[in-house]
Amino acid sequence: MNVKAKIEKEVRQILNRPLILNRRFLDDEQLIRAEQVAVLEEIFNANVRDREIREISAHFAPVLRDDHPVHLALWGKTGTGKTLTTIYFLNLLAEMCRERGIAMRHVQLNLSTPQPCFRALNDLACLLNACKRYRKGISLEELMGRIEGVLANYRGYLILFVDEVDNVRRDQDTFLAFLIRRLPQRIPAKLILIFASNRLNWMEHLDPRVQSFLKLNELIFDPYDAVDLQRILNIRVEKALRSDAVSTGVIEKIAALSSRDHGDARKAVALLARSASLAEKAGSAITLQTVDDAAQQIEQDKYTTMIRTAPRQLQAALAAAINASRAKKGATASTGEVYEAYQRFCRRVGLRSLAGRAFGDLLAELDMYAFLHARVQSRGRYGRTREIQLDLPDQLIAKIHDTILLNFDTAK
DNA sequence: TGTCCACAGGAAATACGGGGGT
DNA sequence: ACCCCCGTATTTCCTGTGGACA
Repeated sequence: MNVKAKIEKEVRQILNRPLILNRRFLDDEQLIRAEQVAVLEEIFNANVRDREIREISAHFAPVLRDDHPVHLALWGKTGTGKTLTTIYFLNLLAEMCRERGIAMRHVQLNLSTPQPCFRALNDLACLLNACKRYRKGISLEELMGRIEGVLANYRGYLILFVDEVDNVRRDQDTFLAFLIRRLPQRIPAKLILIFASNRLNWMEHLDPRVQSFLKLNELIFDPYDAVDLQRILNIRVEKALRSDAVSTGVIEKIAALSSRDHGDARKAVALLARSASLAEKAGSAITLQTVDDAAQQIEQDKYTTMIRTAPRQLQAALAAAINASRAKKGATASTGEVYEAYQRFCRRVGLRSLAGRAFGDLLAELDMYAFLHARVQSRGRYGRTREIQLDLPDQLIAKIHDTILLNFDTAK
């Protein structure tokens, strides 16, 4: 049988027993906003994030009475639903305001990646249709002016949701001082700011003058517990998978694993997705064993993706450690040996090798990320050195090694 | 008991690179 | 286009160290 026929057969087999009916519901990135909201609605209906929703509602209730609530800060780790809950609520609030004829606008400024004050302000200006996107050539002052300009005649509520505030680098104070002190004084709108952050102490190193000016309520999003996660997962299973795809106890297991490790809903759904695709490949339902396998795969993927995106020197150091450790057949290698392996590796792939001192720091870093163990050991007359030992499954080490080599090959 | 190995790891010097101002 | 400044990466230099060995 030739390759093409094999592939066709394989594909047909998978199509014949689709376990995953709607893959998109296993990956939030692929859902359009309306679908996200629909999923969310079901989650909230299942009483998940009930306390948070109630508190946000209480905070914003004055809007409907034409009062002016203070600002709001949301704390919580990633995947605890800060963003989605807020967006969902704001949409709802907008609707209620429309029904009552209250002027209300809301804008979400998403700072998902670290960026300077300029970019953040520029993004905000774009969202408000104040100007186009600039790379530079326009002063911060000018940008602020434009923003104030478009808002000059708007007298209703303006709710500004700044997601992941701590991503504003460098002159964070300038950015916040503008939002907190200057903007409210210069525009007639009733400005309400919502800050979301995953660092509890975010505000502590902030210009005290801005801090003292900032009056706000705080709301903490706790990590999801196992019960919440079960509800969330069940909704996904219903939407994405064939009804008999999941054996008993699987959802409970995924929820238990996830709540124990992180309480992050997105990661829990990712584990479900991985389990589903494994099961589909095997042509069976998702079993407890499948979940274990999927969890292990995800765990291993963490290592390979981390090393793939790591600086090249770090990759070279790890490759050297692997080579040296293989040469020693299981016994621990010393710093000097690994350093020699490292220099050989660098010569082979044409990378400038670092001095010994810097290389030592690389090893320390690899140790921190748990790619290897390096403990300082004195061998008496034979000096002091770190004993370097790889403590990952052989198969994973091989995978990491391949990844690094591939990285160096394709780079040229 | 003293010596000395083979590094660890701190401090200071220096190179690099990007951004901002003129 | 040019320079300056500053934060970061890397190098250079240095002192310290536990224990095997004589």
